[in-house]
Amino acid sequence: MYEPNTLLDKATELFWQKGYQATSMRDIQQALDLRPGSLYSRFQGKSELFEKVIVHYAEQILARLEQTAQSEDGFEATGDMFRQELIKPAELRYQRQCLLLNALAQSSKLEDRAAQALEHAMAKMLQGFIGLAAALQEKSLISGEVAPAQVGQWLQIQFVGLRNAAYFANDDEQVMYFIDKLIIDLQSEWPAS
Amino acid sequence: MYEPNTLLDKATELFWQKGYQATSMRDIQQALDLRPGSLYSRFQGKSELFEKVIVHYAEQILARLEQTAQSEDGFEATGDMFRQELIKPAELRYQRQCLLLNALAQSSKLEDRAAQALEHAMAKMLQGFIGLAAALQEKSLISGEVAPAQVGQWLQIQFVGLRNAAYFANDDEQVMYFIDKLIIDLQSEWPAS
DNA sequence: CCCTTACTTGAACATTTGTTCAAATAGTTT
DNA sequence: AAACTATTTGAACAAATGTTCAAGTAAGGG
Repeated sequence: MYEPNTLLDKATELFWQKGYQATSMRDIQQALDLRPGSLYSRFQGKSELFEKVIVHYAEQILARLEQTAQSEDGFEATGDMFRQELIKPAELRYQRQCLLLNALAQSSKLEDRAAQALEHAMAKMLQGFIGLAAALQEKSLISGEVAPAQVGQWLQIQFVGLRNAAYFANDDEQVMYFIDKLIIDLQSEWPAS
Repeated sequence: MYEPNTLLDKATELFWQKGYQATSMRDIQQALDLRPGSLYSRFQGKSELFEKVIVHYAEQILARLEQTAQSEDGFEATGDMFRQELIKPAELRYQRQCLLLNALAQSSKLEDRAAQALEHAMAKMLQGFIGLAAALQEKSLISGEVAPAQVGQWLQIQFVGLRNAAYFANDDEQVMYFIDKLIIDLQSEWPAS
């Protein structure tokens, strides 16, 4: 009998790599050397398992965002966070993508409960970015005239866009260049809303 | 017998709405009131159909990018292009996402031929953005010291990020705000590569 | 009117998938 | 060791999906 976390970690890895639909219960069973019943004795079904995976994944992202917000050197920490999240060795290439966004692309096949968890996780992630934006303003690093919600959403836009770029990037320097640009633009002018 | 374009347009719509895997051949047959054989007499299978859809879709995006690049007023045209692509009424919400990116999230289930078409389409799209960047530099609207490839890729990053934001946005003004920010940042400082 | 060609039909097949369940096994308590 | 509970096993089911194909229908030329 596996530790619950081992099981969830492996499931997360598979869903992350291949997406929700493309990952079959048999894939998970095989990866963990489990028989169907053993899996279904711990989770009601694929939907619930995926829901748990989403929550687990979102918690990790959120923790990293909060940790970044609490850091001393705001820009440095923000840049580091982006770099840590986006620069991965080739064998972990799949982690440059976002499990939540991948899931979103297949949300039409998600059952209600998983779809709801996904929406909730996305909202949580946005809250994390808004918290980071507020922290940067607190330190007077960026203009206080813009609503933190705006800056936070902008950060998330950059995050999403960069994930796709990182997925296709050949070398790390390309990605780091755009992270530098991001830090500059954080400090550049913000339109009047 | 349907016009080939009617058929491809409807298939595009379905794939765009629901993604590759979630769209079954039966869905397409039903939407066009066709029987299996009729569909298979025009396309070898789902893979080839999707390949045609991808090429068709990429051509449209590329055409819009090239048209934008040729426009007189560079920034205005660029902003308009983003607005046209991202601001859609609720019933066309699915068009705020990118068919290519959706497909990418499920690429593990794509057959070689479709995966190759997808990769090719993505590269084409990037070329379109780079062309737009070069055109903006030609008009001396942005710094000529940065390689067009960098600016082009940056534009694509913004495009991808904004698509996701637009998909979740409640009102159009939110999206337009970030497009304004984008135009500002185009003109702000670029890091030394 | 017939013959040939092209297209359509609708049933069927093979495979994959999520899921269930009675029987067997392992683990724990008395 | 026996009795009881919890977990695992492996076969099986039902539904969905991509695809095929022989038979039927329509179209057009001679």
